Amino acid sequence: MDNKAISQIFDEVADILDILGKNVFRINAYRKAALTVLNLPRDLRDIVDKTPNDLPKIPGIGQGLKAMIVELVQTGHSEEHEKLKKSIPAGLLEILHIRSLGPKKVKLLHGKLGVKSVKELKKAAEAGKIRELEGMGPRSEAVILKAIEEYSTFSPDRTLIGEAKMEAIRIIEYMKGCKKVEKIEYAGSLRRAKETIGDIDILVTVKDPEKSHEAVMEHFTSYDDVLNVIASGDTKSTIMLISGMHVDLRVIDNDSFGAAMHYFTGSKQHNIKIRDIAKKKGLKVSEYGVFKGEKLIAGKTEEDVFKAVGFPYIIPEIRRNEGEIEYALKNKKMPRFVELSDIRGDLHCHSTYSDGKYSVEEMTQAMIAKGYEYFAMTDHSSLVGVTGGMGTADIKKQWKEIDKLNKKYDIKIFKGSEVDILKDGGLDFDDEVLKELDVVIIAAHLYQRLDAREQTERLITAIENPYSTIMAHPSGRLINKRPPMEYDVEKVIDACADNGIALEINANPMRLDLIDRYVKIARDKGAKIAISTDAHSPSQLDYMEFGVGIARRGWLQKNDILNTQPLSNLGPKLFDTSV
DNA sequence: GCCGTTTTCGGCCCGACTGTTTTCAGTCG
Repeated sequence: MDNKAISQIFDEVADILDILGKNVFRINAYRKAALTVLNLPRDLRDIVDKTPNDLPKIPGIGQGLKAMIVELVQTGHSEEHEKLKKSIPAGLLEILHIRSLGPKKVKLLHGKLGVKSVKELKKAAEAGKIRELEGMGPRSEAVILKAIEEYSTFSPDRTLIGEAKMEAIRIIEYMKGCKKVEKIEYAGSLRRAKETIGDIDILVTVKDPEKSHEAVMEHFTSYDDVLNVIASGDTKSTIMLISGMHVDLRVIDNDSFGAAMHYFTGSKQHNIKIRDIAKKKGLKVSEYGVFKGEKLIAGKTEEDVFKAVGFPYIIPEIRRNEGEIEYALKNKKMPRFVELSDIRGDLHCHSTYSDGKYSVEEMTQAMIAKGYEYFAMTDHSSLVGVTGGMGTADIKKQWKEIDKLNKKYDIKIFKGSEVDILKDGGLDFDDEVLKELDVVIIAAHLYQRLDAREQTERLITAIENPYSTIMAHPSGRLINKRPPMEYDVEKVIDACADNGIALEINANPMRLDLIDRYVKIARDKGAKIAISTDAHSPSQLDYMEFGVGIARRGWLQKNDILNTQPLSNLGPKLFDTSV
């Protein structure tokens, strides 16, 4: 049972306790623990195995949850959880996922109408039985039917950040068409650069606040892609787009804009912690500002808000209550984290020599347009048939082309390849080729389902190959599609650090791999990171911003990263000088 | 269930919107 499975059980326990109407704070303790466990950098199996007494040192895990974690790891189930599960029909947990229905209403529907599943809920709504219940009416019935339809139409997967960002930009551009709109920004998990986004939060200030709210909301709910207006008030509206995404728009007073940005950027756990600390100082923090008694003492900018509560500015990407608050209090100052403008080159891309759609020269021109000093041309080796990879003759032909382009253009092109890792950890080119390459990106595309021990050995063998340079998309996952490979991540990171192999943050929104929580571990262990787009076309070079977002989430600074270095630090071959 | 330079007990972030109600409970973020 891994961290994710344990997290899901904690969430389920919370859901059941919620429906049973148990103590809200006990429920929240389970929910908080679920989040903590999910984002924990270390594997709970490992902790239980080696240092179980460390468990209560994890914030939000006490003696009770420690016992439950140990039980789950050692036996694969928890008696408490099993007992709770038996206390309510399984279908009620699914009903909880229907919008507008929470624990109280689920309990009511089950108690009064005997509803035990989404199917029965739909039947009851269609038969007009729900309107007869206390606190419900015809409107509630209609909302439930609509929500059931949404639930069955849209997959519960969160949207990839790439898609969400495009959607947000389109809506922001559209909203700028409303003359009443002054400032407009997105907040939420999109601003925190999370790999997947639940819904889009947009904040605006308006000219002439007394009478502009209505016009702004009207403009918002009239957006082309609206499937459904879920809520529409003076200061807050929610729409559902045809894509299934929810978008919230909030109208904020100028004096509260920073407080609102902070509040709606989250994360929720970060906010709760900040409010808690403020409270102990006799302050109150809300989306309207920081208050001392009735008096507003900060709110215009996020910096003001942090300062009023005694903090330096904390960048959105690390606001997760995973140590940033303690760090800020202790050091009074935050590091300068890497920024998109620090990137000087891209070390992973493809051309028509494998599965790219553009020639080496076209990719070169695109890299120049990005303002880069250098890039690595890294087409696939031949193992993965579908990518149309290069054999020895192909790559030698490509080298000649690169030599010409290196003379023609004012950019350094490194000769490279994304070389497949064979089943035994060997590489898919002969040494004769490998020794000529400036950049050897080792990549596991096949044999992803080996057992953890075998996979760990295989990867480490490849990492120890003297010609290896960078380990591509280390987990191999595709978000919402394919789970990560199973192997001992810490051992693999150690091997990379020991052998001077950089770990890639693959910036493609479908991958975003190395996963953010391992980025920090890699840095702590002294491994270098390369942020690469793996672009198969010029437009995909824009993915770099998402990779930088993950790097920031992993607390990386400029010098933790290979491709922030000037060419002069990299040498003719990538690792000729240490960076 | 967790937590403690105000506490080992008594707290636990804060507010908008909706649909039902004549003042509020439930849901959501």
